[in-house]
Amino acid sequence: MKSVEILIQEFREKGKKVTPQRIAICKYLHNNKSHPTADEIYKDLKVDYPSISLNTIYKTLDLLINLGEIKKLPHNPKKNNFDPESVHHHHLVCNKCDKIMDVQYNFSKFFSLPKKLIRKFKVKNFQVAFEGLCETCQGNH
Amino acid sequence: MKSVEILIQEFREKGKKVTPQRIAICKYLHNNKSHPTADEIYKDLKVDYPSISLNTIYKTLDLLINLGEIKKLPHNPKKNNFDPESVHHHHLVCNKCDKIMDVQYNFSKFFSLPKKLIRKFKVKNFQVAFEGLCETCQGNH
DNA sequence: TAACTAAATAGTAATAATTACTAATTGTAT
DNA sequence: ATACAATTAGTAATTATTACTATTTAGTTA
Repeated sequence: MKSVEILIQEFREKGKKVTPQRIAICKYLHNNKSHPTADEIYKDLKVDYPSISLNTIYKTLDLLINLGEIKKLPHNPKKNNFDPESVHHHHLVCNKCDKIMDVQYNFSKFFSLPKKLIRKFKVKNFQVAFEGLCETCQGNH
Repeated sequence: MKSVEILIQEFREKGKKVTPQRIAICKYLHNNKSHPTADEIYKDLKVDYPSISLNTIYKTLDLLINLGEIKKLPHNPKKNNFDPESVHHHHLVCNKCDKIMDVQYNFSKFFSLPKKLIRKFKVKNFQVAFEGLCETCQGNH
């Protein structure tokens, strides 16, 4: 995700207000590799910003999704994780602890979809999710 | 997913009871390519089986997951779709109508992880999700 | 076949993530 | 400094899923 300074500019350009809540959320997400849930962001920001509302978190995340700055990850069937990494990438998903890790690796050069498929379905992008066990969960059993 | 007859055998072998509800759900899922949600299964079965409970649907889906017969698909961030296709495959996900379609194509040649990563994360399998627009949604706009 | 027992079911209640609603507040343009 | 529209906080509503429990039932045994 872009830096807070640049995001502030983008907010202004799009006629979106620059509020302390939005700045706090952007700061929190910038360079964040942890794929936090809305509630995790809420709890963490509440420490320094006790009046912040969970609703504001969701609204701001929606705004950032619309600006193309973050993505909603579906890998956890119970709740959504949010991913502020702007470079296109893929994920490792631990089946035991639900941790999600990034894979910065460009697979796209090496394969192409069957042509008959491309004709029917307009592919915008693709996401590879490797499922398995993370390092810590391999040890714990 | 296996045929109802074979599943009945498996239930018996594992000490699970063979109930009319379970048979109905298995019949419904066998050869079903629609990736239904729990609620869709419930509503459809209620027509011929008015007393069936949503709870039973969830319990039976859990049982089938534990037997390795179906999978819970996370692509829709609001609810889970269930996939009874036993051959390993991948998905097309329409960003507009959330429809999920199967891709029977072996990508394993193309998607192998860097070695240093494999050492840390034990990959069980991988799932490619192609996002974009389905045939009908390409027309509607 | 009848009786027994543990598992399964239906129905309802509880939980948890997300969204909707609204009065009060606050950026921002004038 | 003022005014207005967007944003916020707080609460309520919604929705998918899970938990709980009395009742029923499949499968086993006599």
